[in-house]
Amino acid sequence: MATVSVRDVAALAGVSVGTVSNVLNRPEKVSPSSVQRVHDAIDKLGFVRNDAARQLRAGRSHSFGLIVLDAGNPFFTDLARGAEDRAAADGLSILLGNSGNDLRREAAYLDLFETQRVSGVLISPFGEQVARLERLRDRGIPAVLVDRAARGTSFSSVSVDDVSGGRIAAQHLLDIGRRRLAFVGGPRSIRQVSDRLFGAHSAVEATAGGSIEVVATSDLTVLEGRRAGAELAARTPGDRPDGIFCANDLVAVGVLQGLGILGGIRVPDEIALIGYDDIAFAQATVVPLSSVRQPSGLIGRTGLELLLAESSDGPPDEPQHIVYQPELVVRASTAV
Amino acid sequence: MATVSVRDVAALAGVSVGTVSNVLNRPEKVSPSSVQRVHDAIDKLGFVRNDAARQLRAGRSHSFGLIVLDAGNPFFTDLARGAEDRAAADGLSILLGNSGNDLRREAAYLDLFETQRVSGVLISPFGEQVARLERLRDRGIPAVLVDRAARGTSFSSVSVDDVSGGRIAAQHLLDIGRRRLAFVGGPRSIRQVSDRLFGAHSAVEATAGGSIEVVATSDLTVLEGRRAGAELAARTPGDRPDGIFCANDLVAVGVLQGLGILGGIRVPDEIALIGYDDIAFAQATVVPLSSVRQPSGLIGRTGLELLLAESSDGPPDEPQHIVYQPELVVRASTAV
DNA sequence: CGTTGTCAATGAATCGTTTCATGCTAGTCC
DNA sequence: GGACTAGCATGAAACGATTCATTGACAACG
Repeated sequence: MATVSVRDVAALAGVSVGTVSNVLNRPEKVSPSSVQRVHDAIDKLGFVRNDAARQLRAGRSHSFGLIVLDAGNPFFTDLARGAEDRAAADGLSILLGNSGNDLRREAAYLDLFETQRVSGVLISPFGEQVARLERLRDRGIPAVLVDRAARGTSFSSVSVDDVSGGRIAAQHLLDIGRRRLAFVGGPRSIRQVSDRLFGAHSAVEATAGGSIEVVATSDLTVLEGRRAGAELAARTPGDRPDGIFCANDLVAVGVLQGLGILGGIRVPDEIALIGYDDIAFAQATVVPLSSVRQPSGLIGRTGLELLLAESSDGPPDEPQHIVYQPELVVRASTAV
Repeated sequence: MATVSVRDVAALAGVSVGTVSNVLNRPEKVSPSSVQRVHDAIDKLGFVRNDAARQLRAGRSHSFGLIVLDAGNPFFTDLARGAEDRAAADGLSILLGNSGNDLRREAAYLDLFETQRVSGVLISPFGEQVARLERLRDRGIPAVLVDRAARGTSFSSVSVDDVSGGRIAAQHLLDIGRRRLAFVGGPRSIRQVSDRLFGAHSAVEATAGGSIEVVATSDLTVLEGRRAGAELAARTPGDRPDGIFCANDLVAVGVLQGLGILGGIRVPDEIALIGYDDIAFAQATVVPLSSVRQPSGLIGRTGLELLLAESSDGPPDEPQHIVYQPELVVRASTAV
């Protein structure tokens, strides 16, 4: 159980500890023969760097913290993956925290990251943590917000344009000739919902003969979607929309069930249907769902890059707000 | 940006650094008045413990590593949550790694955990990491395998009895009076698949008049399930099973689509259907799916407890293999 | 030949916390 | 009053990697 340190490696290789450290960190500064001997010694002893000592000396860790709202959500797992891959490219790592929409957990992760002296925090904030994040920044730990345009704060952010996504979805329905649209989703207090609806509105308003009604749901679940779908199916054919845009894919799956199974309405012939988020399930419904995809991995990668920049150059004069455009994914539910 | 250390706290509180440390770690050894003054100083200076220094001194970190096969899978997010909550109860934390069925990533996380000197590793192994884990154990880092009964290795494990789960599912179909069963799933090379099938077999064999046929799929996806469902629906009524057990919920969702929408067969009246895993979607299908639920959180919690024990008492003489029983969840798809 | 510069290697000092042997004080007991 | 004890407090040493001022060797140059 004897723990192997640079000291032991140095002794075996017949060099000083300083040289061992140089081999580890700037091998180009060391003569090839020393490099060789040090490596041999490392292999022989099975030396593994002690990160704690490294961090202590460096004053900060080689990790970044990432707090996501829901680790089960593919959007966030992809985002995390993007950030991780970017970090790994520089030999850095990510500490992943799942706040699960819980203020206490979110705060606990920030505490943890602070005691760990991470090099930066990437967060999709649930609570109002701006004050807390400012304190971290005062201590030299930068933060970048993801999945939320943080205009008005002094933090940089990386997000997706939900307004644009809503417009893209509605425009697609209009492009395939539908004019009487419906938006299914709610509550509007969720920013994503209101943004997507707003975008849809703007597309419809720009189109002659276009109209859009809102069918509110109490949350974004399959069940609520089904209820809304059944409600629409029960209308007389003339009163029904011919294109439906749902606030997310779960709702769309429900609407599809409500229309098709319960109401006997054919998708996309009678009503075209499009969701949002492009969850894995969207491809696997009876009629595969069209959807709007967010560049989740890219968001994570970019967020990490902003952090890297801030952690080496210090805080920027002006926070950057990077907004990505979502992408339309066409499947059978809107195929004409 | 001045970094605040115990030294500063001690100076402000008018005590020694040793006393500050004692307040932090064994307040009962310190006089109430000192405790008070130290806490005041901590608050005033905004002191935050430096974990790196703590770890360095302690020789090990206050974290455990957890490697899961698929961070998006609710089974693993629940498992992680269980482990985290248990760790948090002792003021410890979890470093979560998502191997995503990738050997390189799995190995990279083990490297990371080793340099971080975690107190233990909880892993749902993808590759054959036994040798690697033994090396870690030699260095004083215990490991426990989750979601895999590790008999034959010297490591403890926590898993779920898939044979029993298969039996429970099939028995349930038999209990509601079905006799001509079908098992849909594959390939059998996946241990979960063969175990569940084996369990189902054993239930059927113990029942007079019971039979079970296997409808193989090439993987466990909705698409394959739908194909299998359509195939069964195309048979003459007398040739069809009256109860179907699917290797997982995705397949079951597909079968439901194949039978119902494409074949016009009523579930559960003509054919009862049960899946496995109880994914969130199982409740949201047109006919809510019965399923078999695994105690994921409990697995994580128990795994962490084994680790805690091993990390304080040293390796046990005999590895422990804890096997939990899955639980039947009855919904409309088998309601009689 | 003496000076200068380059390249390697050295090893003591450092990061911040915890531990532990030691010291001090006040109280208790005989 | 002296001998102990219990209760607190002290502060130097230790953990292991990195840094940096310094040394040494050697070549190039005038």
